[in-house]
Amino acid sequence: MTASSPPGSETGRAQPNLTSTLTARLADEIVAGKLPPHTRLPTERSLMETYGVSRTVVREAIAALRADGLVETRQGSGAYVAAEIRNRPFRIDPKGLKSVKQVLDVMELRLCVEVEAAGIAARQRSKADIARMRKVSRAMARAIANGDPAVDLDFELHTVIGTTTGNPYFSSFLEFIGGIIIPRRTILIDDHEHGGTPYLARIQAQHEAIIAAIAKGDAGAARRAMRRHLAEGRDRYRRLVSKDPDEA
Amino acid sequence: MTASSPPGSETGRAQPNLTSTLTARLADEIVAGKLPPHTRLPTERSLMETYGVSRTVVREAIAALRADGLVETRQGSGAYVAAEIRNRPFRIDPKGLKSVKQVLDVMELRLCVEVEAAGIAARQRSKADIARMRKVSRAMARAIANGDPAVDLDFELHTVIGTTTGNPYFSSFLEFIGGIIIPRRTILIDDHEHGGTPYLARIQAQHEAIIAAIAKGDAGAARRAMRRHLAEGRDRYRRLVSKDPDEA
DNA sequence: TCCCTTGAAGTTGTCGTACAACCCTGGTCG
DNA sequence: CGACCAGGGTTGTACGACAACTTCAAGGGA
Repeated sequence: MTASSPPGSETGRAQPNLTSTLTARLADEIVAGKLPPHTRLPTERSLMETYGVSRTVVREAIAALRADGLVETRQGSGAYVAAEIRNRPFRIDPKGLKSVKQVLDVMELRLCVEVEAAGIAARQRSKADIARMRKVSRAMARAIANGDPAVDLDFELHTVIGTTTGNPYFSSFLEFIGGIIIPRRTILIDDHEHGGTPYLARIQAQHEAIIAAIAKGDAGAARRAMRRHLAEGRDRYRRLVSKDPDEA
Repeated sequence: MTASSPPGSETGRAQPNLTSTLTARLADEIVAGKLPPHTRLPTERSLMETYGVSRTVVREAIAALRADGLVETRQGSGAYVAAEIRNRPFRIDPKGLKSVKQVLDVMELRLCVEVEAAGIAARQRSKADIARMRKVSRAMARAIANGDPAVDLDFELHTVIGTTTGNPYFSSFLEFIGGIIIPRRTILIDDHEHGGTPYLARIQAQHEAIIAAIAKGDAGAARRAMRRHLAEGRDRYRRLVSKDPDEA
């Protein structure tokens, strides 16, 4: 079995091993519908022969697919494509975002959830939540004054807002999607033509406006403030990359 | 490691095997922060001894964690907690929704994305998109007239709306979360006290209103129609289960 | 003829062994 | 001090063996 797929390029990772490669190939076939739900996968022996690998590799690949929710195994019977591959987790591969449109599309998805989260947070907030937001915001202000882009603190602030909703699905989703998008704002800050530092100051002012609206319990204002914040970042990103199409 | 869990109640699934059990245990430790990013997991030999299993089981569990994005392995060095466990997929286990609040929380997340998707769909729609929506809606009307709850067609309609956005992340997310929530509306239909058939007719009318707004290119109307539709379903669910707390 | 039981063959689950390929660290030499 | 090497450790792959389970066909009994 030749590993012909591009390497993961993950830090510290030489190249995909046989198990990862087989996992990906089988997953592709399942997702592509070549193996519809309920159908039985080839037996381990058959997969061994087809792909020229040992049973160890086959079993590890099946274990990975099982963990991914794509297959279910029955001892003595076989491995079956899961009845509900709809239950497969929602995934965005940050390294897979190759085009500007893709990044903007993810931003758009994030935007609607963040906006709603801000509104819910305004209704649900406690004093402790607001204190936490303000603490992070102060730390951000200090970091920015020291020339630090404060990406991690930005992420943390959005995470606190998510937690403030009291809805764990909002918070975990925002953490998930924020982890993908927020680090990309470094290119907005590195934009020397328009100056990154004033933009950081704008981000900070926008964060403060969001926090103030949430503290006030004004859901509408919180939503508007969040939408302004994220829409501006998105538009800025769009403008920037339309001048430099290589950056995505 | 003794498998002491009760015999399989899942369809076709005996019970968790040692691999799945170990995978879950290690994943819990990683997610709980007991093993922070970059730290090295115990060696295979150590895990074998700690958990009393063979190396095969350990390796299969590590393969599963690797597929899940939680760990990275380096041959000759060890398995390490992934630098970015933020890249872990977003997951909701439908079987894990045990309480009313949990279901309502997922509904709330779905609502904001569906509302935004309707607005985007109104801006992006093509004639083919609208034709597809109408075709599904007609099929739904026929199914409902035949006494069929038309859950799959409901799901399909929402999937088409997601596709109409032209944003693959909206469509895959809506497919993901719709797969969790839409099947649960069967309890709304099975509610004999208030009559399920009139509710199905309401759903159908609401679908038609959404489609009409999208067809007209009126993003605001599409959003309002979608919000009405989903908010009503959520409120109905909340009322229903507050009378029967066992149903979640 | 139909239904139930039994046994054989097939399949997954686990364990153990062996060797390859790689990594890390400490010691030695230039 | 830096480069190189050897030894020990660790993951990757392959193989063999047996347990536990499933499936299906054949045979026997009602």
